[in-house]
Amino acid sequence: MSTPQRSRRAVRPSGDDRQRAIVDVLEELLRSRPLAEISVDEIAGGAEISRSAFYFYFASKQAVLLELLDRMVREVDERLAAVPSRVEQPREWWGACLAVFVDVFGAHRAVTATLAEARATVPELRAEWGRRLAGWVDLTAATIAAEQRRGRAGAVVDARATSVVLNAMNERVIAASLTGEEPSLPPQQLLVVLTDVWCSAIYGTPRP
Amino acid sequence: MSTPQRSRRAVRPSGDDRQRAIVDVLEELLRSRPLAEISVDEIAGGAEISRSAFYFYFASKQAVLLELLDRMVREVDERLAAVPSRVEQPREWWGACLAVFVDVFGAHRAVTATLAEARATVPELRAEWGRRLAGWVDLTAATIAAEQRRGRAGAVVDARATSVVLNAMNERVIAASLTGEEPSLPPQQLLVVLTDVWCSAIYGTPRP
DNA sequence: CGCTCGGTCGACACACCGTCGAGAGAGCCG
DNA sequence: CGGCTCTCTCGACGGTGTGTCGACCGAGCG
Repeated sequence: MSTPQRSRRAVRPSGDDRQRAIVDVLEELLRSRPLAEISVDEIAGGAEISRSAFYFYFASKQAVLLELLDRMVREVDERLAAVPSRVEQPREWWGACLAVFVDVFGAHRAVTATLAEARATVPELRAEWGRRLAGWVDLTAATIAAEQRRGRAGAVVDARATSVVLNAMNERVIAASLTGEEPSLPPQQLLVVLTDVWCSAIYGTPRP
Repeated sequence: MSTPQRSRRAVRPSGDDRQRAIVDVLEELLRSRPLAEISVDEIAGGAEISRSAFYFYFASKQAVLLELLDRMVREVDERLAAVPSRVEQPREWWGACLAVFVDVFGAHRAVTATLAEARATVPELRAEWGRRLAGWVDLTAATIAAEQRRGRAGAVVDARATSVVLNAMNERVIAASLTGEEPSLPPQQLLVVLTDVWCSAIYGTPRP
């Protein structure tokens, strides 16, 4: 809960490896069970250090999670930047962007799932995720607005509000699918359906 | 984690009140902080019994949550049944149904928020919620299919898949809005935007 | 040589959890 | 009325996990 200020900058050569090891071990452990069922003991054991040594690197296991989140988000942003900019086929373009989320979240399903669990208890996590999500929401809203100005998307809908809703939908749907919760979609169906809903919401007519 | 079989049926007069009190107290406490930060001590204290007395009624604080979830879900189902059946204005009808979710989840925002937190750690909760959600998903899918047969909705989209995605969206979006997370919609805007997205997805053309 | 300083460790105090066995009190039965 | 049962309550115990603290070790540097 407190501030995790000791590490990061102060860390020297071999310590850097340890820090990385801790983060890796946690992601590995999260593949098998939720954060609440993983003790600091186990993480430290996996990284081959003592429990108290763990606290030299991180203030808590939640702090490690923050690092894990950062890794994943950075990966998304990199791959998002690599999407060929603005093909003249909107559906393909949105699909390509959505594929990035499906792929990266899928590759880090442990982190994705833990996010929902820990968000409630870890303010820093909630804030950090909010910041990153806000970035994508802005991007989406800007693109929608551009499509509206171009006349391809109807001007009826509020670009920003729609963007918020669609991004939130992604998060939940992907997490549910990846963890195999009961009413959820098989991963291969995911991309198609998400693209359908996004395009409908953006280009479709909301008033039948 | 174990089976909560002792109470429910075995409980007699005054004990029933206590049980109710426990559930009420937890919902009240959840308004101020997440489940993980609430101890059994506090719940028991709030209900004016000792900690061990608590364990006579419930196997754990998670078990209480299950009761809380049940209450809320039942309320949704009741109000859903009261929605005037099938007006000939689809948008109004979907809006009325969505309003039920927004209202009831809003009235029990503590429970809604805790769901996401505890789902990861409490299998019973995940299962129970999944069952209830599946009910709504079925209902939605059936209605979409009916609209397709009637020719009002395009037959392009997979009714069931769309239904899963839309219902998942609701859950996340409403929770985010009610707990005031950073990128989220103000509650009063919620209903309109959700209705837009639902109607677009169901009646709109997903291929621009 | 001795000092600092990054890194490690064992031990401690604390909080919470779940359980157990020992009752208290109300109600029915003979 | 006296005893029995059955619901409900409590204090205490053992266990697990957490976060912190002070001592220590070894490498590099003046």
